[in-house]
Amino acid sequence: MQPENETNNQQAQRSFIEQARRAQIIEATIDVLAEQGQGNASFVRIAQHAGISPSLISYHFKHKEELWAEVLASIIVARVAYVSEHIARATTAADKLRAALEADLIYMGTRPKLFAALVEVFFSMRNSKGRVAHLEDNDDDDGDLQTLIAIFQAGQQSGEFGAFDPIILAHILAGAKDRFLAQLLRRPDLDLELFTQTLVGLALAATRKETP
Amino acid sequence: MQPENETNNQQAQRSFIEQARRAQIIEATIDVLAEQGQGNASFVRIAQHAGISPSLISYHFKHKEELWAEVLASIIVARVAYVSEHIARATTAADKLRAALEADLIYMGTRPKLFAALVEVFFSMRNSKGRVAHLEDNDDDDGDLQTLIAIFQAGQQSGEFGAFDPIILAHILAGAKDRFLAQLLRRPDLDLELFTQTLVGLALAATRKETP
Amino acid sequence: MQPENETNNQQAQRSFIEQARRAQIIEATIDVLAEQGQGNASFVRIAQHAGISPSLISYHFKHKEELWAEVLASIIVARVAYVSEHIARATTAADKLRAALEADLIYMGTRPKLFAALVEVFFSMRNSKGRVAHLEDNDDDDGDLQTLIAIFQAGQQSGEFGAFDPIILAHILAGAKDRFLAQLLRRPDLDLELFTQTLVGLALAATRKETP
Amino acid sequence: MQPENETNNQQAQRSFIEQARRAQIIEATIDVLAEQGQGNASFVRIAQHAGISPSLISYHFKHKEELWAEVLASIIVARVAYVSEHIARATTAADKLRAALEADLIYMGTRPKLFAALVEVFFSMRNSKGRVAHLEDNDDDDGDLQTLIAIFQAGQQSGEFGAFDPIILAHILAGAKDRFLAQLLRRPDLDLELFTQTLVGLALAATRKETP
DNA sequence: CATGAATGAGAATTCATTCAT
DNA sequence: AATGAATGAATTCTCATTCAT
Repeated sequence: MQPENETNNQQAQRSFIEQARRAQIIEATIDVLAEQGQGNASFVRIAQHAGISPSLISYHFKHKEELWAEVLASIIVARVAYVSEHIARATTAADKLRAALEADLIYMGTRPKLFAALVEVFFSMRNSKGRVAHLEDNDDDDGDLQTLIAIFQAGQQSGEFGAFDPIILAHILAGAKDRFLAQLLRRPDLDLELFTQTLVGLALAATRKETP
Repeated sequence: MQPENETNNQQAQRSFIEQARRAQIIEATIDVLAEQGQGNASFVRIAQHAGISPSLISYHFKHKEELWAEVLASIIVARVAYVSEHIARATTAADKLRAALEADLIYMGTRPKLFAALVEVFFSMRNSKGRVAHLEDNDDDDGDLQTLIAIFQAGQQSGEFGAFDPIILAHILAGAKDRFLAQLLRRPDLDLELFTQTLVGLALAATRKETP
Repeated sequence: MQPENETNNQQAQRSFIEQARRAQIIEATIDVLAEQGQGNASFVRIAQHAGISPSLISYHFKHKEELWAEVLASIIVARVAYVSEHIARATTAADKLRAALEADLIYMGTRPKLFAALVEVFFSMRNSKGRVAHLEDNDDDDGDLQTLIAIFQAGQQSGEFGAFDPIILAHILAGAKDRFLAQLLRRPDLDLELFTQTLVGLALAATRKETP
Repeated sequence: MQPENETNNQQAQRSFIEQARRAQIIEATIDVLAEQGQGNASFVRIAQHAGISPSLISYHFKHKEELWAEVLASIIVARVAYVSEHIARATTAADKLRAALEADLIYMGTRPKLFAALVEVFFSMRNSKGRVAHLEDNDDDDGDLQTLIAIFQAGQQSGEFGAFDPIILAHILAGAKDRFLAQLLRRPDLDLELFTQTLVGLALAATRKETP
């Protein structure tokens, strides 16, 4: 009776109307998460926001976890797509690095709902043992981190970047970025542009080849 | 009758046994938060972990919020105390900066339970509007951030540091630090020492007066 | 999703099955109130009596107060309707007075469950200050009293009744009536008919124009 | 360890301090009942009001029911004593009747706390089967009623009163009285004196020997 | 005599989820 | 495809009561 919700199914198997409903529900979930926090993001609340019945959510998503996993995925996919496109347009490693930071900050910084929802769902996706479910075994959780690491490694291999630990610098930049975005949610008056340029400057300085 | 739980009461009014119980409950709460996440940190779970009856928690803490506020406070107080002490021992601004970063990373990095619980409780202390209740109106939520900003400003006034935006750099460093600590929870193999030295190096470079 | 329980909604919006359930729950509540008292009228008890799950009560009634308000309303409405109809059939003020007393005593006196429940719920609908919540500011709480007062005033204006304080006499008659009904709960052997005629006689005597 | 609380014990067996404590607790209970209603009259609330520990209440009263029975008794005993004394001073049946009504209305009408508590405890004293516990098997509950009936019967036997059903008239008068007292709690502006004289007049008229 | 500590029972209410329609 | 009805599990919290001190 329920549609096949297995995540490994081809999406093409879903009917048009089902795809639309899922998207609608995901969007409503994001709104509720951003506005009311994960503690208040019950099916009833989400359904009210979407103007549908709560049982319809269960109908389209087998478990609550599935819904949240898809919310997470939908946000991350869009984020990564946006950033990737900008990176692809750049040629040098330094330009790619700048593009990665700028694109992400402008994308997420101007979509506070997305970032808020991301944070909310991230901190409530626990499996039965209490650990973050979706991200247990792989690094894909942080496309962000991986993207930066890839740029660093490429830049180092091509000789454009100097010597530094790519993983650690990636953590530093990604952490700085996310923390600022989080702060921006509560203090919209913070200067996103200035922060971006400062962070880019710092990143370029840290990756630059020492020229004695 | 329940004991007086007013937060503005002198703590001395609490009996020895009550203090011990409260401490025990707070510790059990931290464990459960770190191991099972805030979504699973019910009174029943916490009580089981502590080997007591759930109603005993209600007996000592008027509301769940009171318990969580005390958990948050107990962690933050210890963290700030540890870091402050190390900062106080340093003399120059650069040394203070190094001390702040090193002390915090070593303290929290070696106490993953504390950091995990901190994050968990932080994200579930929401008021009706979904914002963190306890910290609504002030910046004290992030003693961390304020500490760094103070060091920067002092260093700039004394002429030891160069020109940069203290707030933005503080965000960068604090963000990097917290992100790495969070990552460390899932990947205990990450190199805390290397990260610390890298971050310190980067911080010193960013604050150093340009000497052409 | 829970059904719309707003009291100002059109009742027609409720589905047939919902109306039936609400009625069933209200009836079960009346039974439990009458048999076990308000102190024992928990959702579990009521649900057991109705053969349903306790959460179904919460599903149909948002709060306990809503349930009790509807119990109260359902009893009062039926009581007033019955009495009003009988009053309307009478023409003179004296006949209306007789009708009011007789109708109410026969209606409530032969429905001890209703009267018992009425009393129970009445004494447990207290707001935070301990006063009956629903009826705080108006006199409508006692349709009973108002009905009598209206009859008295009409009779006095038309010159059919003599001079007396309508409010005080209304209190006397209503009080006598209710006290006897209450006593009847515990002593079903009391003579309802005799009491009714005695009270009517006394009422007529007290309202009659003195004819020296 | 606990004192003998058996109700059939001679009161003389209780130590002075115990008697004092019991009185203090009963008084506090009356206050809480009158001010907050029986639904809020928990041991904690009562103890707070009395400035003692809740467990002390359990220490002096074996069960909650015992406390409430004593509250009820203490109020009723005082009420009956006051009224009886006034009745005793009167000589004729008519005077006794007047004294009974006047004394009770003035005593209870000027002690709203007592009457409120009386009503509250009366409606929450249920035994396991839900019936009023203390009053199950006897008529002593209503000293009030019995007093009036006794006066009526004496007056009829002496030929001073006419023919009427003593029980029914007693119900009428007692009911009127109690209802007015109850109303007085919410509307202190009601005219107690006028009501008293009206009720007395009505009572005298109803008991008077018909003189054709 | 008095209390603080502790508990188990029970309270209303919310929640994700199922299922017949 | 969608929903209303229904439920059992789980939640925080209050309560009367016990007991060692």
